[in-house]
Amino acid sequence: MIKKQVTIKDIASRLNLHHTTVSKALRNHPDINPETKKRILETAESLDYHPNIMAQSFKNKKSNTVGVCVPIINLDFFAEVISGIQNVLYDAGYTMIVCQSNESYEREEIDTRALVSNQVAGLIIAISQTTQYAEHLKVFQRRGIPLVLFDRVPAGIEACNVIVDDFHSAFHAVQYLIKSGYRRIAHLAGPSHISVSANRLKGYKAALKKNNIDIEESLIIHGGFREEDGTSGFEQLIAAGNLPDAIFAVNDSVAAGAFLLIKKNGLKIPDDIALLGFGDLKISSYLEPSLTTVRQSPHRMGEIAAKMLIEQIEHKDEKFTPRTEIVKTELIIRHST
Amino acid sequence: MIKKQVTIKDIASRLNLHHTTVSKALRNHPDINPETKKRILETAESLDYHPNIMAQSFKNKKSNTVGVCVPIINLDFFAEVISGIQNVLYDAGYTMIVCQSNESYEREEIDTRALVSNQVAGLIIAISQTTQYAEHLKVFQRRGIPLVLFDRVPAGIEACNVIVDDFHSAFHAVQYLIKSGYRRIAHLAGPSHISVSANRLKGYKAALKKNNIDIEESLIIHGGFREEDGTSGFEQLIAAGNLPDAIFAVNDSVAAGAFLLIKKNGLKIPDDIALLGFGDLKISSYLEPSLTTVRQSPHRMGEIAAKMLIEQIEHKDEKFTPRTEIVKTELIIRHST
DNA sequence: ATGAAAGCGCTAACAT
DNA sequence: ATGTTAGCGCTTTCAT
Repeated sequence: MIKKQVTIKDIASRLNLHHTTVSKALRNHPDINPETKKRILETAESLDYHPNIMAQSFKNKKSNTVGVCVPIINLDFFAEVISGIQNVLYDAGYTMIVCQSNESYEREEIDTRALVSNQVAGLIIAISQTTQYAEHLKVFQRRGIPLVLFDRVPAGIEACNVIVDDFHSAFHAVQYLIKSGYRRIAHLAGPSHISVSANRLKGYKAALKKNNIDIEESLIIHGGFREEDGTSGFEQLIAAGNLPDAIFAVNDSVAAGAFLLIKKNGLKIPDDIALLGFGDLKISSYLEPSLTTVRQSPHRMGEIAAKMLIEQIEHKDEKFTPRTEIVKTELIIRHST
Repeated sequence: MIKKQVTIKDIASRLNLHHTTVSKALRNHPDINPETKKRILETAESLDYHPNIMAQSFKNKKSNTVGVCVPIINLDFFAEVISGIQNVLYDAGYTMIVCQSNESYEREEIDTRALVSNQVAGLIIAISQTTQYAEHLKVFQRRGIPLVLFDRVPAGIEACNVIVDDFHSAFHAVQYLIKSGYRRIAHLAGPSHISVSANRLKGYKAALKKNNIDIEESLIIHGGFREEDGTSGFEQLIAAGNLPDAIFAVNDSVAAGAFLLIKKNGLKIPDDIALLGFGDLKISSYLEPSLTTVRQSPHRMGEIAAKMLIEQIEHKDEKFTPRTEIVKTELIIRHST
C-alpha cells in the first residue's frame, strides 16, 4: 500500500547519471547540458517525481512555511484575514500552517512552540483574549524568526503590527452619534486588557469629553466579543432601569446580540434606541434596520500582514525596524442610527 | 540577528554526552538513567531547545502535517469546517496546512502538488467549482497518502467522504413547502456538475414528482453559489414574467440575494413568495422574516473528516475500505415560509 | 559537463 | 547506561 517515494536517485539511476546532476538539472543549474536536462525532466515527469520539500528545507535551513495563529478561525473577521494572508502567501510561493488558540493562552503557547519546532519562516498572529504576556512571542525574535502581529496586539513587545486605528474610529463613530443628536450613549465594551477594545473605549470616552458630555460609568458595560455579550449587556442596562438613547457596541456581534433584545423589548431602532457597531459583518447590512457600523477591511489586513512578513523573511539579514501599518476604516451609515 | 538553532548536539556537548543519548532521553527511551535524563531536560530548557520537527519527520519518513484545501476560506461554511478540523488535529498532535483554490482548478492542482511535496500525512479537500476530474487527487492514492473528500465530491474517485444527504435534505425541504400549500416552486440551482447542487436539484424534482406537480424547466434557474447568483436568478424569474409562489435556493447566500430583490420589488415574504434556503448561515436567522433553511453542521463535518483522516493515517499499513459518512441535516422552520 | 564527498538534525540498530 | 555508525533526500563545494 505504501509506495516508496521517488527521489532524485531514482531518476539518476534510470539515466545512469549521478543524483547531483539530477539535482542541478531540476534547479536549472547552468552546468547541465540542455539535452541531459530534457531527459531528466521527462524522466521526473514519467516517474511522477515530487521533490521532497522537507529535505530541501532541511538541507537549506530555510522553510517556505509560515505560521498563522488566530483566536477562532470561524469568525468572519479572522476567516477574512486568513484568506487575505493565504492569497499573498500563495503568490509568493509560501504555504501556511493555521492554528487557533480558542482564546486560550495555554493553547496559544503550545501552538507557537509547535510552530517554532516546525521551522516556520515567520509568524502572523492575533493573540487570544486571555493572553497577557508576550514571552511566547519573544522566542521568535530571539531566534530571528520574523513576526507580524495584527488586530489584537500585546504590550511589551516590539514587532510589526497591522491594526486599525480603533481609537479614532470609535471616536469618529461616537462623534457622529452625538452630531445626530444622541446624548445618553451607552457602550457595550469588550475585555479591558485587549488593545482593540481598550482603544475603542478610549475613543468613546474622548468623543463624549470633547462634546462636554459626562461619562456615566453605569452606561459602560464590560463583556466579551460575542453575541451573548451583547444580549447580557443590554439586559444589564435594562436591569439598571437605565436605558440610553444610543448604544455603541464594541463590535457587530455584540451589536447583533443587543439588537435582538432591543426589538424583543418592543423598542424601536433607532427611534427609541440607536445602535452602532464596529466591524461590518455580513449580517450587519441584513439587519432591519440595517446596522450603522465601522468597516474594517480584514481581507486587506491579511494581505498587508502577509506582505510585511514576506518582506522581513526575504531581507532577514538586514537590520529591520518594526513598523506599524494602520488600515483605514470607514463609517458605514445605515438605518440603525 | 539570525541565531543558529540549538540542537541535541549542543545539549550533548554541554553535558559531555553523546547526542544520541540526548535524543533517547528526550523521547523517554527506557535506556536512559533518570538522573541523566533530568539533567538533559534541564539543559534543553535552559538552552531554549526546540526540536527540529522537519528533521524528525524527514528521518522518520512520517510527517505530522495534514493538508486542507477548500475553495474559499472566508465562506462561513468552509471556515466552520476548517475550525472543526483544526480542533481535532490539534488534539491528535497534527498541524495543518491550509490552501484555498479560489474556485480554480488550476490553483487546486498546484496546491495539491505542493502538499504532496510538503510531505503531508493526509489531505482533506472540498473541490473547486471548476474541478471536473480527480486525477490530481489520485496522486495521493498512488502514493498511499490518506484522503478525505467533503461537501463537494468529484466523480471518478473512490475515497472517504463526509457529506450531507443533499438529495433527501432537499427532498424533505421541498416536500415541506408543498405540504404548506405552495405549488409553483422555483429552484435557484447551483452549478450542475457539482455534486451538492446536482443532488439538491434532484431532491427538488423528486419532491415535485412525488406530489404530482409538473416540473417547469422555466422555474429552474442555474447559477452559482453566491449572493449575486440569487439576485440575478430572481431577476430572470421576473424577466420571464413567471413568478412562483415559493423559491427553493441552493444555499442561503443565494437565498439572501433573492431575499433583497424580492423585498425591493415590494413583494411580501412569505405571503407573495415563500423562500427556503440551505445551509443555515449566521445571517439567516437575522433576516426579517427569518429564513427557513436546512441546517448543516459544518463544524461537525470538519471534526468527522479529521477523525477519518487520522484513522487512516494511523492504520496506514492495514487495508482500508473507503467509507462515506453522512452528516445529519435538520430543517429549520422560520418565518420565510 | 558530470561526479564525488560531505553534511544538515535526527533516530535506529548495533556495539561497548 | 552510554556511545558508535549509518543514513533519510537533498544541495553545495570541489574534483575530474
